Amino acid sequence: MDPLEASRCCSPLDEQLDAQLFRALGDPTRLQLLGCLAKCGRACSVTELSACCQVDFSVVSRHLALLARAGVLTVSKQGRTVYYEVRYREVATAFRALARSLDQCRPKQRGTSCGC
Amino acid sequence: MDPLEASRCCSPLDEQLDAQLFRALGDPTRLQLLGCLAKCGRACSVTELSACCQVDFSVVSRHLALLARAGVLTVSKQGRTVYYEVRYREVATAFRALARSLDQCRPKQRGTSCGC
DNA sequence: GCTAAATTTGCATGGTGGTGCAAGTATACA
DNA sequence: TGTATACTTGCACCACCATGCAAATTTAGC
Repeated sequence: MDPLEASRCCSPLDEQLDAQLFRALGDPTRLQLLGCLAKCGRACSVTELSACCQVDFSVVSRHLALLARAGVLTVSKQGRTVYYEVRYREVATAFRALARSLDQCRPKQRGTSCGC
Repeated sequence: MDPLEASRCCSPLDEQLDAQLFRALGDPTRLQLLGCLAKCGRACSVTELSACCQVDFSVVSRHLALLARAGVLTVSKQGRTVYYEVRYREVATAFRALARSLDQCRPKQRGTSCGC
């Protein structure tokens, strides 16, 4: 199959290769925040999380909001405190689905690529 | 656990949250190329792949080289033609490992976060 | 060797994004 | 009502990057 034909060929990959998601994860500071938050295992406030980075508090606030928009984090507000938490299940599921789609595209012995 | 403590706490996540990888995947044109290549299921030349995008040929060449540097593609040269192919197994494995690490961080009923 | 094909690389440009500071907003508490 | 805390937003700045064009490089074929 030609790559041009393949490009016109629908696959779960088309939705799973989400530029917004990967773009959100493509910044070192945001990854640091995400790692911090993930390892923490609970919802954290912006103030708490800003202690993990060297960047300005406002920058942390923006990064967290961006990660939430990308679907990586959830937001919840209690009083004047804003809590962010990792969407463990959703993110893990998304990555597994992507891995699965890649596997299905992979040419096994004499497989016919993604079979679409 | 405090997020600051968590940040000092080692986890597979520290390596799996690879900014270079996500940054490489964070561009629409590169994702288009990757999807095209993945669905195609075989090694493709730069010329073939440039038919899938609207951008200039040289841009495609640069994008593919970048994806290869990030570990997403492999390169092989035959004569004057350069073939790129998706590292299906490696990429899928990386995503699954990341999903697994996230799951382990996730606070189950009374889990102790990532257990580190 | 010469020409053409396939790809890479240099260069300039425009746009986007990460950052810090300061001001603004929202909420709790006295 | 006033003040402090938690956070967001406007603004400016700088760096990086995606892009296109043109030149350079590599290699196949005559």
